[in-house]
Amino acid sequence: MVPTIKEIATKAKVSIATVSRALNNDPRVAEETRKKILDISKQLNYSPNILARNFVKKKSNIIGMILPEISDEFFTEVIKGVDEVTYEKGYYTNVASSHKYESLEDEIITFIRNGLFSGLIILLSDLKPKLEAVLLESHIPVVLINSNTKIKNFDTIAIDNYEGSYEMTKYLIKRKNYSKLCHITGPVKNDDSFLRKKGFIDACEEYGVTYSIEQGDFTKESGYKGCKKQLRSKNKSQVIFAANDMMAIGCYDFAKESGLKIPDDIGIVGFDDIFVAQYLTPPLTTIRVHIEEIGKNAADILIRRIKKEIMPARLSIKASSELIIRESC
Amino acid sequence: MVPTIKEIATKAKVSIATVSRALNNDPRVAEETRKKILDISKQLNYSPNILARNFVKKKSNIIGMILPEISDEFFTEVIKGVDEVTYEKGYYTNVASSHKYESLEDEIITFIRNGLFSGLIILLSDLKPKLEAVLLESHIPVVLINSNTKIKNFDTIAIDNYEGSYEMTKYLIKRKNYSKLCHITGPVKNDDSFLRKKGFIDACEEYGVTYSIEQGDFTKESGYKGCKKQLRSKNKSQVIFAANDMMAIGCYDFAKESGLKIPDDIGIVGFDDIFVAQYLTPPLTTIRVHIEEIGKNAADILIRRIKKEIMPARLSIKASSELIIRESC
DNA sequence: CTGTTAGCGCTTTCAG
DNA sequence: CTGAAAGCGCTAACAG
Repeated sequence: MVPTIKEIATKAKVSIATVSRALNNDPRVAEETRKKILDISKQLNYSPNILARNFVKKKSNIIGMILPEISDEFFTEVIKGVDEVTYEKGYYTNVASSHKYESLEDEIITFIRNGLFSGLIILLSDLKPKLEAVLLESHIPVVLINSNTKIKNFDTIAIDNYEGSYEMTKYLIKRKNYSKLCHITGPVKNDDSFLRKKGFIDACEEYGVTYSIEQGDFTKESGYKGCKKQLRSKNKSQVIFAANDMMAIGCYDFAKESGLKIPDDIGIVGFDDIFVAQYLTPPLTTIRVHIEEIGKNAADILIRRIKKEIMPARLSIKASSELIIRESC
Repeated sequence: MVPTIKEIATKAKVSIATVSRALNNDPRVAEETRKKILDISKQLNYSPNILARNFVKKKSNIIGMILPEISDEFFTEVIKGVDEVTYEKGYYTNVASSHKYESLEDEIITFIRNGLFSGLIILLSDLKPKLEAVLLESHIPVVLINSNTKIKNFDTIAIDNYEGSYEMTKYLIKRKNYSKLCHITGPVKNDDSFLRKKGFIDACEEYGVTYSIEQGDFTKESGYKGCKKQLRSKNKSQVIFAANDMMAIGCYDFAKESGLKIPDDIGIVGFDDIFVAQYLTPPLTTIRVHIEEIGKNAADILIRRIKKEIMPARLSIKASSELIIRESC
């Protein structure tokens, strides 16, 4: 039989209220009483019934985390970061992918209505008005992992997309002396894509070089296609900056297939620094994002919101990125 | 104000018990009454308070998943598999890494005592007696993702280690005509390592070839060292079978460094088929394990245990593996 | 088929 | 500082 505060109360000859107070570090309990209660509960090997506590407090110690359907190493890292801080602070981390059979909005509605989560961390490629409305209505703390600077109503943790992309482009132009560059973008309606593209374009225009844009969607295949299209056009670029490493891999595939040497015939760079990047031949020059930071920050902010700590109305944090120079350009 | 069954009861002019029954599909409710209740609850936009329900039922709809501290793509896949089936069945998936500051046993004890989880999926490299005792004592359903065939008290989902390793070794000997092979093992006290090693040895002995063993620990560095040691010994092998791809990468590193051509000077194969395997130069021959199956099976079995469905006392399922032939041997 | 009632374990007024 | 008591929303006997 699992011990309850009632038993402790009996043994300690006090009321359950006092036990509850002692256990919750309520200051208005005599030191002596507290000590006795703590002793007994230790002796009884007591641990509070979280289910009961959550119920009466009308809130859980569980944080929900909603990931996009696709899985990749990015998410493991984020989860790890989140888990590390939640665990430390006595919260649990619940993960769910957005599932194919439901729209993200519906799924999140289900989540919220269930009342199981006291806060939500959502990885989002873009925030649609409907979802925003749902979230706002819910009145539970939400942290978004997303890079759109226009988000006004939520705390956001973002990747340093623009800066990273700008840095990379500048590096290609100033250090590597490329004057004809091409950028293969991520999907339309994706805030990361948008900013990476913008960083690229701004740098190109600032330094007055020729550039072109191919539309991609973050998949390897789209990288392959973009590369193909670009290299067969009459205005061939000297270097391709893919908006993520996966598309850069697609470019490698095409280059290899057409007997083009990297970086001599064509330079290729990416963004993300996924694990495989360093093992490509040649190793890929790319931008590394400090992912675990993202998870940690998200969890930290969320928990502080849950605890209603005093803090600015809306936080917007950027995880730093770093140029990783290897041999692909 | 969030509606409760009480409100529904008032509006429907029935008791809360009837509402509860109707909502829980209890057959002893008149069709007409049920319809009325369902209508009203829809109209009120009612959704049950999970916290209350869990509390009164003394069990949650949450499954805990405990992962090793290290993170890699394996886990994302497993999580995905688990989440897919739990979500479908109305359960939530809680993930936690084993945290550095606590022993795995203590952490699991905390988890269990909290009473938040109605079942546990644990990824384990080996099952220590202390942990086994803790788990047994808890009386909550547990599914282990581990390959030790000697585990008697829990359902287990395993990787097809022995068979995969045996297959690979046989392939090296019979198809590739290697007669001097080397195996770099994973860590001692790791059930996967043990079985992979055993599969290798058994095949070598069965076909009467010369073989040697180097001790590794699944890290890239240990693969590098093992390869170095092996290739500098007087009894050089013709091919190295690393117990995982990461160590195979270490071997590649050493081979490249010493100017050895793969596969002409030395063959190298791995186990796991991690994403990068296909992008190594040359692409790595390895064993692919169907990871998502593992997660799905684990969740499926666990939920059936939670629901106390009738099923065999102890299930032991193996995820299948598959030889992926590329160009590294 | 439906209603009444007890109670889950805990927190939190309200009194004292 | 401590106790009594109410009540969170729901389920599950039990009675009818």
